[in-house]
Amino acid sequence: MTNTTIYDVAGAAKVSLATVSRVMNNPEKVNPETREKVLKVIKELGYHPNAIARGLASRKSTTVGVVMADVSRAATAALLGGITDIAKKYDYAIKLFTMDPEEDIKENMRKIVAEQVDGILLLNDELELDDMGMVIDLIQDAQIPLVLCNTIYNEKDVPTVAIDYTKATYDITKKLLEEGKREIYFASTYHKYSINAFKAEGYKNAMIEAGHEPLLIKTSGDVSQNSVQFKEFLKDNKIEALISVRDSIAVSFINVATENGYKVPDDIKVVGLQNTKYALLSRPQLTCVDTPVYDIGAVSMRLLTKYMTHKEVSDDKVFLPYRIVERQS
Amino acid sequence: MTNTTIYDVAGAAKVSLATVSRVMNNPEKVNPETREKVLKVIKELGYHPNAIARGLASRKSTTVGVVMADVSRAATAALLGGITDIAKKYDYAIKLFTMDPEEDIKENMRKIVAEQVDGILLLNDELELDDMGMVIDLIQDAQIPLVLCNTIYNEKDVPTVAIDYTKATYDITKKLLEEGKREIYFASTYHKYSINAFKAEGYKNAMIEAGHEPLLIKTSGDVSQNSVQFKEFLKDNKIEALISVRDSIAVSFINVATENGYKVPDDIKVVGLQNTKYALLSRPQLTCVDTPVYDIGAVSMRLLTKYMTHKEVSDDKVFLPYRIVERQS
DNA sequence: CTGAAAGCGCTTACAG
DNA sequence: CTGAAAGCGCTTACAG
Repeated sequence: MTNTTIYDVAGAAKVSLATVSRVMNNPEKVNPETREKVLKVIKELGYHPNAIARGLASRKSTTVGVVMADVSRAATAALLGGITDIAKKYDYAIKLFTMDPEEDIKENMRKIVAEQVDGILLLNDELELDDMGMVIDLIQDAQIPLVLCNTIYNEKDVPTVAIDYTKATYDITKKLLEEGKREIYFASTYHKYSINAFKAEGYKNAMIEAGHEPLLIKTSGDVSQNSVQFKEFLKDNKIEALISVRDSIAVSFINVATENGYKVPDDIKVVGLQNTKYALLSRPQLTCVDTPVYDIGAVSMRLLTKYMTHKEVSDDKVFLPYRIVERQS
Repeated sequence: MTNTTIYDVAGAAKVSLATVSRVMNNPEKVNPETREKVLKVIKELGYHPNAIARGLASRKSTTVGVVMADVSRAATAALLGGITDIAKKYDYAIKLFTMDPEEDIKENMRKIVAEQVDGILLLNDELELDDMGMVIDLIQDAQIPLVLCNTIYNEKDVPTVAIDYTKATYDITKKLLEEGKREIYFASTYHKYSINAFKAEGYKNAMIEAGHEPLLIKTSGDVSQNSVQFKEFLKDNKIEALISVRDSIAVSFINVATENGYKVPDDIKVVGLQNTKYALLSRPQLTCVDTPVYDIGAVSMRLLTKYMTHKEVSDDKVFLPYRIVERQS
């Protein structure tokens, strides 16, 4: 029972292995009676074709590679939720690859290419621009279908599924400006994410358009670190609103502000750019731009299946809608 | 450049493909000069062996299957962090498999087995006991090394890496009892997780030992649902402490209690059993039993590599230490 | 230490 | 509609 092969099935069904293979891959080319007979044996023996052998012979692994910087971030996990759901639906397996910043990116990508995946979903938005370019080149040179998932790279023409983060952040900044706020700060992370650069751009555009100087803070994702920083920051600066790339950073700021005598939202309005569970558990609850991360994962995987099966694609850049969720902050 | 094969390398290095193969797999069996020559060509051509062909020929895929219920939960993501880090170190690729409750578990497992992974890490703690038994049987019948990762199943002898959740919860309950609390509730989820049953057991043991009736609440992980429930609950019940299987549920309870005039921790003490970022962002900050999820992932992967390479294993059940993190709740 | 050859378990033209 | 045979890109005894 450990290893039922196609030969076992062929023998038991008294047909050739070619016929068994056809029953599995091109059933319409097989006489219905023969087909039923073979299917019955397949079921009886609990036969499943060896995916590796099939992969070698057909040169299709029905596996997609998901390349990311860090699995453990909540946003990544949500993306993976959408990706795996759709992958399963289309019968693709998922191989996970991480890219550590210390390692040789080129070597790592070559290894990934050697894994013979049918397509790649690139979630890594922590790469420098030229590294990103190199990674994309390597994948495209190997002729592997590629979709950028929640990652934006404008230097090349690459299929992409994301949010128009620039516009989303522009909108929310504009809204705060219209409410009369002036000292609006934008909190980003020390660590570079390509997406955050686009968010910052939208913020800057709105501020400059309104004739104000953009006010940027960089901070850590670590709560104990950023709370110390925020405390210092509040001593020295006038601030009427804060927009944060991450909800958890926004919540940390709310806590520090409240503890230092500020009222949120009366003294300082605070907005997050994700809409995670943190937003609901914060007090006051966090107003957010909602970014549908699960959907980004699902749509990008669906787009990739189209490329892998050489289907016609009408639009290779998909920007999903977002909305503002008004809460109490 | 799309496809450099072992033949290309052999041709360029003027040796047979067997020698190239040996250079990659048993370099000590090759004359140093020949080896250098081949290695040089390999580098020049950017050759990486086709992982699929290698897998078929060697019957080792150097891939491990990670079987889980839901990728998007924070705890799962943290486990995956530990798993991928160690997998990378030992040069294993990761294939991700999810098990939806609606689908045929047996069929699904057969498919996973057909994927020819060298080992399986089972993270799914949402299965009923007998389904779990069947899954384990299928994997073991196929002779695939298996480690349960943050999942506990005592009906069979299976290698396991986890926390002794029963003891951890027993300890924290005892501590609350020693502080004079009597009406200590235990909040679990409607949804079944094998691990939560062990946590509940530890709680019950401590309560019964102290001569108190165990007080259990089941709730939803959804914030808007559990807050409604908690509000009702507080109207009708006397409560001095709450222990929650999930931090986010504990934080939600703190919010509802505070909004309804209770003081945490003076009126009601609250404890979480995970120690996630939620605990730090809550006000008051949440006291927790800290469960080192990343480490569980890492250690289970390391244990699995031992089984896959037929190394001696001194202990096939590893229960990692936990500690109590005192905060303000 | 090295090469020729068989084989891993499939798929896929090619005949018939 | 079905079977015999080549081939996918490797590994691994087996000779030498």
